[in-house]
Amino acid sequence: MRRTKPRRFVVPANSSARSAPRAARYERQLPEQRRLALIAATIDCLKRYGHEGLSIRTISARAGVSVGLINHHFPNKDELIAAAYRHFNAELVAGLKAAVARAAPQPRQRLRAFLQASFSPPNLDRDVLAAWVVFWGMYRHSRAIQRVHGENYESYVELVHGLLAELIRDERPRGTSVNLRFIAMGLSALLDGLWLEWCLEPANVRPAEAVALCESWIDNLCRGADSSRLE
Amino acid sequence: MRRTKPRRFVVPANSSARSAPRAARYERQLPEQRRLALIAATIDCLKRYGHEGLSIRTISARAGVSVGLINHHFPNKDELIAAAYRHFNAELVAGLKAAVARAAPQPRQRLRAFLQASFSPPNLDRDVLAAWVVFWGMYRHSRAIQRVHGENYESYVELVHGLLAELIRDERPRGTSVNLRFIAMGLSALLDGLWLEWCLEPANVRPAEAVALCESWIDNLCRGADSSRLE
DNA sequence: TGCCTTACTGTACGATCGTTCAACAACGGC
DNA sequence: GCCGTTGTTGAACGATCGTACAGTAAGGCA
Repeated sequence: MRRTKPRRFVVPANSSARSAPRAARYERQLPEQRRLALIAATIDCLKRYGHEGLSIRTISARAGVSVGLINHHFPNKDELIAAAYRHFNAELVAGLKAAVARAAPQPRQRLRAFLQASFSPPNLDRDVLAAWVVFWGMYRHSRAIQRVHGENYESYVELVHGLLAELIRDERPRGTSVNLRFIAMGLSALLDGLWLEWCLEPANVRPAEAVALCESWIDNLCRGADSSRLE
Repeated sequence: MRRTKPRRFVVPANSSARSAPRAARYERQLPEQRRLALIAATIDCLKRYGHEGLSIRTISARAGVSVGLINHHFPNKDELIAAAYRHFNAELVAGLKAAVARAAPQPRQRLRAFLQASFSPPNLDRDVLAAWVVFWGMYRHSRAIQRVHGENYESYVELVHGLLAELIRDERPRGTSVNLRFIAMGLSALLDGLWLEWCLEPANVRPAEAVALCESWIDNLCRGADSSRLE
């Protein structure tokens, strides 16, 4: 709601302050740069303080700007958070894709690189995973978060699908078939679950063990031990 | 901080109101009953409105009591939420154990009952899972939540361990061995991950498929297809 | 019946929330 | 040097937060 009361009288700057050569009080930035800085500050606050760090004042303080600036670059707080979620998602997928691209060309090596990247810094960070959980917690009740989730989760699923398809084409015995959708669903679920468990109690899950668990699971399914019930 | 201003003059009830036979304005409850009702209201608000439903006013309104009553039964909001988390956890484990107890005595049937209970109401409810995610989101920064998590997660892990141990004793070929800790970790991770995926996008995961995925995974490991790398 | 304990109410407080907007000022173009 | 554009500030708003506590009244007991 708009303010209705008149503003108080504003005392003008005195002449001495006006005549002295003043240092610049702030630096103007291009809108795109400032937006990125605000998004970075949002993610940083989320990692540090969890859900309670997502206040306009906390974020603007961390970004080193005034409280009013956020609403100059974003229509409201939800849109800022959604933008932060988009950035967060995009960075994750980009990092994983880069790790895969650096790996040897064999499907197995590429998949291993993907798994190892998933279970090593910067992804395997309690702060990062805490941020994920906060985003998930908003998913149900925030249209903006839902929209971004839909946009970016696609690309993650595609990545997992592609890696598994390569592997199956390479290693699967001729004449047998698997249900790729199920395997991909299971792998991403296993990944998420292990992530989550490590986040809640890091002592329970060692990263190398998590990778081994995932690989073992894929091995079993690819060898076709029993995927009939999954068709 | 304590209030310093004096309270306003309180108008006494007029004589007609005092002399008329008044209906009881509220019903006194035993502390334990009231505590349970407040905990139930807290969980209900959490399911309905997510993190934003966890305000004293929202909870007390749903419980049908005044704002002040919560602090009469709980020292502060965090302790109420921790108590709700404890109740939530306990109900989950109790429900799962009851489902297992109702099943046929064969380890395989008992495990299947456990899985099916995990992926059917009341556990497989988007609201329930949304509540979990909110609790997880608080884990990092709330001592009370950490404490309760430690208390109750134990019993969940023990349940999974026990069911798997039965199954392995029954079905595992003689002379082979598996690492129970790994299998239990993987199973609970797979469960959590599938839960989470169903919560975020129910269309992607059908409950029966989730159960089948878990069973297939256990089958493979129990058959000892390859658990050497997990030792 | 009157009394006492205590579950309970409801207002007030101070803090903090997201948002608004008049004023300020940095900086490119002239 | 001046001007116009616009990125930026910061105080103030109204709402809402968790908590405190003076006061009310329900219900058991003598």
